[in-house]
Amino acid sequence: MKIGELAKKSGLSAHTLRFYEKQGLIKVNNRSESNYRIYNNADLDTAKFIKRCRDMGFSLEEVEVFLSIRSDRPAHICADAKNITAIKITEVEDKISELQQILIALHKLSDACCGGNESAELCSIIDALDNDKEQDKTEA
Amino acid sequence: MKIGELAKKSGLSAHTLRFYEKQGLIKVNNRSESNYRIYNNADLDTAKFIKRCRDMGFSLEEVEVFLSIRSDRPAHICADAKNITAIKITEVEDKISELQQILIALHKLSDACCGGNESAELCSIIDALDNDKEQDKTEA
DNA sequence: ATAGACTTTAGAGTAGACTCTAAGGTCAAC
DNA sequence: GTTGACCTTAGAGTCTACTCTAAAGTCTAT
Ligand SMILES: [Zn+2]
Ligand SMILES: [Zn+2]
Ligand SMILES: [Zn+2]
Ligand SMILES: [Zn+2]
Repeated sequence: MKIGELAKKSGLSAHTLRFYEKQGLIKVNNRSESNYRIYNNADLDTAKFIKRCRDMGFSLEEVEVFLSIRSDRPAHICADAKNITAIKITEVEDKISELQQILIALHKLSDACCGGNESAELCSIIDALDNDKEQDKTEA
Repeated sequence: MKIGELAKKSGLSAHTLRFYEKQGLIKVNNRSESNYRIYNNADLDTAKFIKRCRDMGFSLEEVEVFLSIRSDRPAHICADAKNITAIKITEVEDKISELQQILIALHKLSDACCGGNESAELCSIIDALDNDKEQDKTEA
């Protein structure tokens, strides 16, 4: 199949597939007489593999490691794969915590403000962003 | 005070302060004879204001809006501030949901893998990334 | 044979928010 | 009077992962 078909079947764009190739994630073994990239089902599996990794939040660098494990499993150990996953879990958990802290702060900010058409002269959002003093009052 | 002191007191680097100035977020009114930027306490408050906005996840573009509300409150209404905040809340909530989905998938991936020093020939992480089939089995 | 869809390449552009560089000027202290 | 910390500028570089462009060649169907 040509790149357009691979794109459709893998869910990656042709641009992205060429980009991954340039990055060394995908190798293309076959070219047509007219120099078109020709892919087989194994290439489709690889493309899908990469997409699944990306969808789970792995960086291209991490995907590369997974690909190398996949391409020669006996040369790797389970710990190789699990460590990357564990690190990613920590990263995602940390990011979630950070966002939850932010969310709490945003709600606090939002809840105190009337959000109406009145002048912002007394707006508690601006007040809260403007200084460190506790001011847990809500606009009248 | 000069930029180094403002940096220390605001928690932003001198580079960042100059960058914000170039972006139009900060105006510097005073220069010393030797052309050094001279800041006052109002400038410090503005720098802190920006930092607080950034810490709450607002983009520089959003910070600009907050700054303009702050600089002329009567010309704005509470809704101006609250809308930005509400949108940000939605964004953060969406991002958290997305990360939680990813986290669940990562745990599923991780839990099935022994993570040991054995060959990755049967590694369930690679298996799971490699195809769509359900395979909720754990490595022996 | 001609339109329209597809493919090729190298390389530039995008996003957001910094971060750093080079080459020079200024200032306080010893 | 010199060291060393600080300041100035324009502009380039960083990061990640694409995304797009231009100009050319190829394929399929009518
Ligand atoms: Zn109000
Ligand atoms: Zn308000
Ligand atoms: Zn195992
Ligand atoms: Zn395993």
